[in-house]
Amino acid sequence: MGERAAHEAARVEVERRVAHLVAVAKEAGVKLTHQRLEIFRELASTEAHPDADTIFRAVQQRMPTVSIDTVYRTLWMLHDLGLVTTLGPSRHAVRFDANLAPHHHYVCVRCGLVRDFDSEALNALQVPDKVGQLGSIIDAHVEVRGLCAACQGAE
Amino acid sequence: MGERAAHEAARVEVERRVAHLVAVAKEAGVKLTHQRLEIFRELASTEAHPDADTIFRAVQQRMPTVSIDTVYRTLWMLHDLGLVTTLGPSRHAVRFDANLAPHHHYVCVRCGLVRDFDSEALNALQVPDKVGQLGSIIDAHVEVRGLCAACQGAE
DNA sequence: TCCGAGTTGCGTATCAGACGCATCTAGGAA
DNA sequence: TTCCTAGATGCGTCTGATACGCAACTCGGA
Repeated sequence: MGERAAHEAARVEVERRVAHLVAVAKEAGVKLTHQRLEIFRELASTEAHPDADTIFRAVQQRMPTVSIDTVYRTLWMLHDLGLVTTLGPSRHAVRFDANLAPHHHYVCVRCGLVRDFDSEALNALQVPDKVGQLGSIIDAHVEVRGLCAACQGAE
Repeated sequence: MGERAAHEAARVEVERRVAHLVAVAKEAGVKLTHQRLEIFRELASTEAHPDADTIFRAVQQRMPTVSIDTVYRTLWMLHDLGLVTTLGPSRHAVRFDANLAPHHHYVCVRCGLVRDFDSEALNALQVPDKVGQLGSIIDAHVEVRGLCAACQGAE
């Protein structure tokens, strides 16, 4: 896939996600404000799993009056609607993810960069039965940790 | 393995980890204060991946004068010495782990509970080659997300 | 036993995230 | 198209987690 085609595919995917948001929001009876659209579009356009503050700064470029509050509230609303997921076990300093398809993560232990990767083989991995005793299972994914190329260069 | 035998095995494992700390600390030339020993022992005795504040409260029971500061400083020092690892991509609200052996995590999406589980099969999983382009690979583990038994009961 | 580099705990600063409330607006009703 | 109100926004403020400077303290080698 060429540079141009990849870019086009990404654009189409963003629009698909936005359309899904529009449908789900209508269904749930929540209003589609400009702020919400911009916040979701920002998140849906990246694979970098930004935190709330990063999204805030990006949206602020196009919409100088947004407040960080609205970003937080919108992200958790999107989460409650099932439109985004979160990374990490904590509710503090959470990172968000608008990619609902099965996928896996590469995490840089130094700078915190996170990138998605796909793998049919890993999607099919079998969780041991005993894990079911701990609670229900929503999903399972692989987390690969390492030092990203940029941090290796900075060593 | 019986209740009693399991308890004994856990105690031996904690002592093994403490002995490792003593050796590494001497090698690195850092002092082994009572605070550091208690903090490490607390972390080495649990599989619950506590955050700094949880460790602080536990250590405080036995040592009322410890400060939360010392807990933070000690945890990151242990991390720098390679004696503990962290969960999650962020440096904020991090959770710590003194189990250096390969293992996997079950994470409750509601309450943040984390439990370890082992699996020979999952330890052996193959990461796709393309991931190597993102950076070096330190380790890979599976993260299973779900609703833990306690939270299911509270629904 | 003594001494100094390293460590601790306190006070305080900073930053992420959340909440109350007055103001504003999306979007259905007329 | 205009009107109206439930729901959303943004500001000021609060809380809670984490970090830092510094004076007092302590580990561990001489």
